[in-house]
Amino acid sequence: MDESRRERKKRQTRRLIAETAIRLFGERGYEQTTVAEIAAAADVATKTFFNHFPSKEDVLFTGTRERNAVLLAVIAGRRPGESLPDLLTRMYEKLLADYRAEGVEAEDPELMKTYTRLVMTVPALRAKALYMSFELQKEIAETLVKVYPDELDPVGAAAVVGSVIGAVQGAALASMDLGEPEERFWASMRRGFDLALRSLRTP
Amino acid sequence: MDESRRERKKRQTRRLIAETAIRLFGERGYEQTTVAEIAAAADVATKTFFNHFPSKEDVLFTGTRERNAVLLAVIAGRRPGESLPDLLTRMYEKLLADYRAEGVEAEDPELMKTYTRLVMTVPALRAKALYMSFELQKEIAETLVKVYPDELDPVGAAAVVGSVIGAVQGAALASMDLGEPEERFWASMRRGFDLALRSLRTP
DNA sequence: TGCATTCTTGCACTTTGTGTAGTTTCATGA
DNA sequence: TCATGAAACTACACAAAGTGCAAGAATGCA
Repeated sequence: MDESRRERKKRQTRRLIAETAIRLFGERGYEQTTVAEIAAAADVATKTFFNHFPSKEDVLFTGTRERNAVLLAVIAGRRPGESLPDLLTRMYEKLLADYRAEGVEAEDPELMKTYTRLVMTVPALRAKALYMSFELQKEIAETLVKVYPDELDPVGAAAVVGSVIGAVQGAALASMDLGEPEERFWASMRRGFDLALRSLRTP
Repeated sequence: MDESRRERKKRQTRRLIAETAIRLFGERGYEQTTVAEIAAAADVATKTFFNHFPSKEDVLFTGTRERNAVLLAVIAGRRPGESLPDLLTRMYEKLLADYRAEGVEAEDPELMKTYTRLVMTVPALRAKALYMSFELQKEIAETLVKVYPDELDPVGAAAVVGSVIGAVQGAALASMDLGEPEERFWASMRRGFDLALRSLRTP
């Protein structure tokens, strides 16, 4: 057995709390929902919530570290002779693929949509998401320096990564605000990505 | 009299609270300092703190709205025939000029340094700063669309702005982390800006 | 079964932030 | 100069987030 009963149960409560939280946030709004209410709805003690998640916000950002690790692995796994734009493109494709896959394998796709809406609209969650995105940027930049030691210095790498992620984020949010349908949304993100990459392809 | 005594006193207490806060944050750390302690040190009631600032974080982001308004005014005041890169460059120069001026005219330059260090290092403050930066990006993008109606659409504008600000932020933070001296720091920021702008100059 | 580990729970406590009502201070007009 | 209203400050009660600790319940293992 490669997962003990104890570990399984812990993971189950954790998941139960997270899903209950998203559901309640979706129904009543983030600020209007208290941790005590979430815990009650999931039938656990309030303290149990904080045993699993360091803060109320964190219940919405559970898998982030693992997802980031995947992206960093793409960078670290630069193929021999692979150019910087090509590597970044491969990372971007990986990001998209993972996001779509997650939407498919999710038990309740409705929760995914609620989740996205929450992170886009609630200020506290937006701030947290931006913070984590920025931390990821720093890690990506550091890895890039390791992988392109002759071509990139820390400042240059940080500028490149900031430019690319900034453009993608900006385009994505603008598309969201316009209420573009899903296909247009992906196209808009791609536009942002391509725009930022132009400055790398024409040195 | 173009400022009543009442307004003057209000501004004074507000300023006193803000400076006391930065000083205490610098001495004991942000999380280790309670609002009650700040209020006591400034000799006002705890509630008075929250009358002036909606949250503990906000005491460090007082002038932001005014500064943002200045940048937006630069965009809105596009000169006839001025190209997008030129306008963005003018906005960037304005940003630098204001930042340096503020450092000079500040009563206590030591507080400025403490302030910068706090915003760069404390997660809660970084997140807030990033959030506000992102809100500013959206406003800049909207203004750009108004000013370049034939050349920019909402998504394209957001991508451009995100790319530029992302690159500058990334370069600035990397420079900070490297502990570069002040002159190198400005040069690094400029590198980020120029990098992002290359994609606009070569269509 | 017995024992150690780990997860959960309950409880007391601090801190941030809100609502409200009362007090002081200031501006203004008779 | 004094009365009056508005604005700022204060005091107090309260809700919610989050922490620390000790006790209880479930699990793993011998």
